[in-house]
Amino acid sequence: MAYWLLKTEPDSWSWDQQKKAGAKGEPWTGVRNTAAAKNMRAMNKGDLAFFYHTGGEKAIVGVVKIITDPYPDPEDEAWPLVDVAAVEALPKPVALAAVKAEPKLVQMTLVRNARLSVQPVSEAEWKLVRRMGGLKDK
DNA sequence: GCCAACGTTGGC
DNA sequence: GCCAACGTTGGC
Repeated sequence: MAYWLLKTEPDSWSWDQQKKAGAKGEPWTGVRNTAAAKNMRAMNKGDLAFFYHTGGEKAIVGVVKIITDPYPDPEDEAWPLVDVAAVEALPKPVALAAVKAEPKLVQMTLVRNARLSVQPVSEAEWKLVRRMGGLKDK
C-alpha cells in the first residue's frame, strides 16, 4: 500500500466534481510530465492519495482511492491513467502554508518540488497530514 | 502580474 | 549528447 498526492486546479477538476463521480470514480487525466507519469505507473489499485487544490486555494482537501491499476490513456497511449474515487473530505483542509509551517513536513515533495503534479507521500507524512486535517488514524 | 524553478525542445 | 532558449507551472 502506497500513498500519493494528486494536484489539480479546481477550475479544471475540483473536489466537488470528484465527489459527484462517486465510487465509480473518474480517470485522472492530463498528466504529461515524465516524473509525474513515472509516479503514476508505480501506483497500484487500492493505494490512497491526497487531493490537492492548487491555484487560489492551495490546500489538501480530501482523500481519494486509486481504484484501477495504471492503464494507457486512450487519448495518447504513451501516457498512463488511473481511475480515482473520492473517499472522504478532510474536515479541516490542510493549507500549503500549514504544511510548510510544520517542521516534520519540510521533506514533503509538495514543499520541495511544488510543480510535480503526482507525488509520493510517505506513511509518516500521510498520517500526520490526516491528523492535521481532522481525520482519525485508522 | 511577476518571476523562480523546472521541463522540453532544437540547433549544433 | 550537450546545453541554451523557450514555455509552463504555481507560489507569492
